[in-house]
Amino acid sequence: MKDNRRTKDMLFEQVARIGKAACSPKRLELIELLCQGEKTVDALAKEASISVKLASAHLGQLRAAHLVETEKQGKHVLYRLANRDVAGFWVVIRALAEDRLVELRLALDQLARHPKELAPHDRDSLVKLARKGEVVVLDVRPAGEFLAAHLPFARSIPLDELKTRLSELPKDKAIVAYCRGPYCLMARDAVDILRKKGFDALRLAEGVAEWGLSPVR
Amino acid sequence: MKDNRRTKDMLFEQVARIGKAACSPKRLELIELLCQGEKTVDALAKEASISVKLASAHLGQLRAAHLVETEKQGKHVLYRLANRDVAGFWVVIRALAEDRLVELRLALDQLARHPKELAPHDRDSLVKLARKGEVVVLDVRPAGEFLAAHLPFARSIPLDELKTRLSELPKDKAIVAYCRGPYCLMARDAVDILRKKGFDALRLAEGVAEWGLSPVR
DNA sequence: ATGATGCTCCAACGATCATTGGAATATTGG
DNA sequence: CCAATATTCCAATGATCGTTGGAGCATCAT
Repeated sequence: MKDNRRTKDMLFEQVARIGKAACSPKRLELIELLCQGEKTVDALAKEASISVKLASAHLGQLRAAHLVETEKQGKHVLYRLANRDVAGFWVVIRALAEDRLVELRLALDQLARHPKELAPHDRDSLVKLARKGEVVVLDVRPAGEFLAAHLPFARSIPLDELKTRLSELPKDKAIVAYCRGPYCLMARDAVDILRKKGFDALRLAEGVAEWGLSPVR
Repeated sequence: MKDNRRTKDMLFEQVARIGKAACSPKRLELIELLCQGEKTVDALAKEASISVKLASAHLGQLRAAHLVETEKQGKHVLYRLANRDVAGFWVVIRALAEDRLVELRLALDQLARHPKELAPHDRDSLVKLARKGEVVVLDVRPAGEFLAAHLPFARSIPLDELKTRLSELPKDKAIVAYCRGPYCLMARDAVDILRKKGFDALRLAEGVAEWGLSPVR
């Protein structure tokens, strides 16, 4: 009967393994990056601004928690989320954090207000507009992530190519830029650039993680 | 532009506060207990088999993450979940853990198989049966938790009173026992007892956390 | 008041964790 | 085979965390 204690402890300990994976900011950032599609270790390291060794260590822990999988491909090791549910978990924990932590809500509000205007909050209505050609949906993430998954009718211009490819965009239509999600600031920067050049640009607050497209192969 | 790094770090750090709250087995257990309704510190400590001081420390951290609220009531301090979403988070992280961690799945399978038979996996069909009086739904949690929230048509007999109150139960109907959830072993023990006495007892794998009844006041 | 109860704060210990440097391994291209 | 690249392994560092003991504070019963 008091063997129950040990069993219970074991059960909660197992769940805590997932919690432990989610208790480091860097690991969370890696998860968000992997929501965009599979990536190599040093791509991840570069995007998260950490050393390759540290990234490898963090990724190792995520793998130990079975949240990510690896596949060796030549010289590289590709990491990807083990499961679409992992992306779902990231969305849930982020939503809870935004709900509970005032600091976070304030920071996000400020980010949203800075480049003025938010965008249509809902994916489907945006796609509908894009289908009719009434808006241009612009994916400003790196080309590889666009390739792995993107919104229907979206056009890809990675942020760092944006300035040199402005001629591809129309000035008479609204342009809705999106990136990885609200914690990724690329769409915000893109809107800044476009506005300065006279485009009618908006930012979509959501990102790829939100509408589990098909980030995993 | 490289001020983005600092902003991003800050955003992920905030979310990690929630992760940190969820990275200790004991804190997770406290969350599950609080899914059952508000409780005092030493009730929580007793049920989680830890010292009052340790419970207080853990609860303090949960409060710092704004996942729980406190209310002083005379000599006691009542803790409760800040929000129904916190219970939802517990369900999600548990589901992810069960999905990803083989060890956990095996342990749960074994628990379910031990007292043989699982029960109707779905709440609504069970309630329908209970309404028609075809089964007896038995809540074996402590009386206070029953009072805070319970399934419609459920009857309350706390586990430690079960043996002395067997006469209240019919032998000609199926009895479905439930408790806090799959990590709480009270329903399993109750089924063991009932079976030995010749009752037709089943165990409902789900618990109160799953169907966010109204655990918060 | 006095003592008892319920809880929290503070300080300390050991355990665990993030991070870094150095070496080791595996693969590719010459 | 050698050099270069990509990644992991191992050991060592300092930081953080869980846990416990002791003291402090509020509340209640007497």
